[in-house]
Amino acid sequence: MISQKAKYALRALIDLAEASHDDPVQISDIAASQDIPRKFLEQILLDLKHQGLVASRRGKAGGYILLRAPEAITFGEVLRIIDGPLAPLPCLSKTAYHRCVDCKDEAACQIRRVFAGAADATRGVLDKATIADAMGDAGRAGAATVLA
Amino acid sequence: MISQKAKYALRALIDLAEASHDDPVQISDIAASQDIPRKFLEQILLDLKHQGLVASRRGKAGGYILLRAPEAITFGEVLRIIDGPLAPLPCLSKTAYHRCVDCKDEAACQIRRVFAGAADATRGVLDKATIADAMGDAGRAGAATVLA
DNA sequence: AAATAAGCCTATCGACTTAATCGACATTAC
DNA sequence: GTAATGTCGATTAAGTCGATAGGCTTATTT
Repeated sequence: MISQKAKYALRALIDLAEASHDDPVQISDIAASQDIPRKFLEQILLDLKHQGLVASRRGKAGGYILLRAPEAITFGEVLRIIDGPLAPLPCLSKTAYHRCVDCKDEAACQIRRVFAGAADATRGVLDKATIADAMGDAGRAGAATVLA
Repeated sequence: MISQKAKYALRALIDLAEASHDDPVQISDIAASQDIPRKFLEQILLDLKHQGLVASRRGKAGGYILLRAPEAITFGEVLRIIDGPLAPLPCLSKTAYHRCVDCKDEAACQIRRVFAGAADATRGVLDKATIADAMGDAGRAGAATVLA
């Protein structure tokens, strides 16, 4: 299960992607239209800013804009920022590898071999699906970036 | 990330599968050979028993046995018992569906469409991989039950 | 320059979950 | 009947999750 925070982050990014690119969108507007607690969204957008996905302007008429094309932001990237590694085991993460605390011999780990397949499958989907895929009206083909 | 408890459960089942099927294996033996806290393993095996994966005998010379062939116990089933639904969103679970709390229109949910692909991919792997796939020595072909 | 409107940032909260432990009880073998 | 074993509920300490609070900084407006 992905966290509520990750859902909020994705929805906020989709919201930003769908907004006119001319001027920044305010936190409160996103919060209102996506029904996200204002202060919580503040933290989320700050995270996304620190990771280079969005930029902000302060002061009156400030707000947020997307820093990249919606096609260039994947679900996988957002989930890693908010929820941490996608991998089912720490020793299978490409982006945040570390040994399982109780692991004696990684190469011989019986569980690891199976989960490696699961990790690849998940990454295959989430690192290909983008904010752009989630935009627009329901019926759109291409939305389901299936497994090839 | 799967829980420590789920890792223990899988390792315990593999241990049981690799033991001689003649007489029951004691909790303490599994705990020792797999390096799992004894009392914690007790709870885990009880869960697995309640779900019909293993059977137990009490009293002296008691212990646990597998109730099914290792080929007939999937990783997915074990994970669902210990960690709950595999699906990334509650509204995508086949075994424990329920609406997201804040969901207005499920069919139109932009996020859901993408995660549906991820859920299928994960299930595709974990509902095919079995305890038998994880048994035996490292090099074994077939261990990687890849995506087809 | 003061007032106001926005984002920035850190701390804190209560509820829940996780990993683990404890202790009393029930059952079986010998 | 005693020792060995599984059963089961309660408890704990630490961590996470979702959310809120409040002061700070920056920019605009008047």
